[in-house]
Amino acid sequence: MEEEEALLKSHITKHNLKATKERSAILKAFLDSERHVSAEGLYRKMKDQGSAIGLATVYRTLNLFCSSGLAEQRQFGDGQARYELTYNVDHHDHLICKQCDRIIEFENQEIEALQEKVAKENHFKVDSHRLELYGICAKCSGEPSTSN
Amino acid sequence: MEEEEALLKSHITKHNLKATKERSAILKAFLDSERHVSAEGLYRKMKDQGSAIGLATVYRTLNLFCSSGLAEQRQFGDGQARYELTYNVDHHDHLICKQCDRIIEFENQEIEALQEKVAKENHFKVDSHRLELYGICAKCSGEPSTSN
DNA sequence: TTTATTATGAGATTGATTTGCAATAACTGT
DNA sequence: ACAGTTATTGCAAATCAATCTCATAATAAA
Repeated sequence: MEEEEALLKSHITKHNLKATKERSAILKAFLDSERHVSAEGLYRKMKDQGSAIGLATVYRTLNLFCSSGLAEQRQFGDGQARYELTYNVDHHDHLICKQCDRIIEFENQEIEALQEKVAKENHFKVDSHRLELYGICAKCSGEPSTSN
Repeated sequence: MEEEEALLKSHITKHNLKATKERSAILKAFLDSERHVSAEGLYRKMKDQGSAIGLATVYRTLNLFCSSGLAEQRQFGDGQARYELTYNVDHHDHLICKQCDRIIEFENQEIEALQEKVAKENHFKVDSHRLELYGICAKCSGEPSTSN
């Protein structure tokens, strides 16, 4: 929380933006919500808690978080962007359950390395990537559940 | 072309749908266009060639292609769905140039295998996946061009 | 606090895709 | 080929997520 606040603040001052109560309220709510929140979802949550902040501001602020390096926007298949805290969080990819919408994160260095190799073979400079596996999670397929 | 027509026809009869001239015209145009066409793009192309088929029909028909297993819809970052022929086409992933929008396809069995392994570790049944690497292609970065 | 500037809320707007509906065209059985 | 049934089409209107507009409010700096 402290660190995230500091990062945002530094981005704000560096770009001659302004620190507002809305921004810190949204940051607080964002840090406090599930990973992979949608703008609408965050908006709803805050509204339910009595906030009067508008949806447009939530969108603007989540975009601000992305430009400041605090968060990243992700598109899973449903046409609604999700925002995920990425500051101080290791890179990871996602398993997405089509049945319960659960999102499971995983890291795999071997895959990352192979991606780099493919890129290199194509003389391609990778800035970012996305790897998502869609299917049915352990819980939904009735298997004895694992770590999740 | 023959095969694709047959597949579509079989899907159509199986589901009590109707074979129309619009559908075959769209199939023809689809097979004849760049891989990764958008609905709008296909519509424009056909219109330019004198077709009077409406955009809604193009959308409906591309969706039909997807349900019949002929094509798949893909979402790259730009908010516009692309449709790609996948019948009789080996699975592959994509390198997407942010500068020129070029889309380069690649296959990598090792990555596929590792994905399966990750899924297995999570007791997750994968139906489909997407792997996209975003960045700058060889041409755009001024490197001596390769295969593409 | 005065000034200059950015932020906000509400609602309008955009862009992609879908849908409702009346008119049209395809299959079925005859 | 014909009629009846049902799916399809084109158009315009409706959606849905996300962005923008603009007047008002709040922040930063002097």
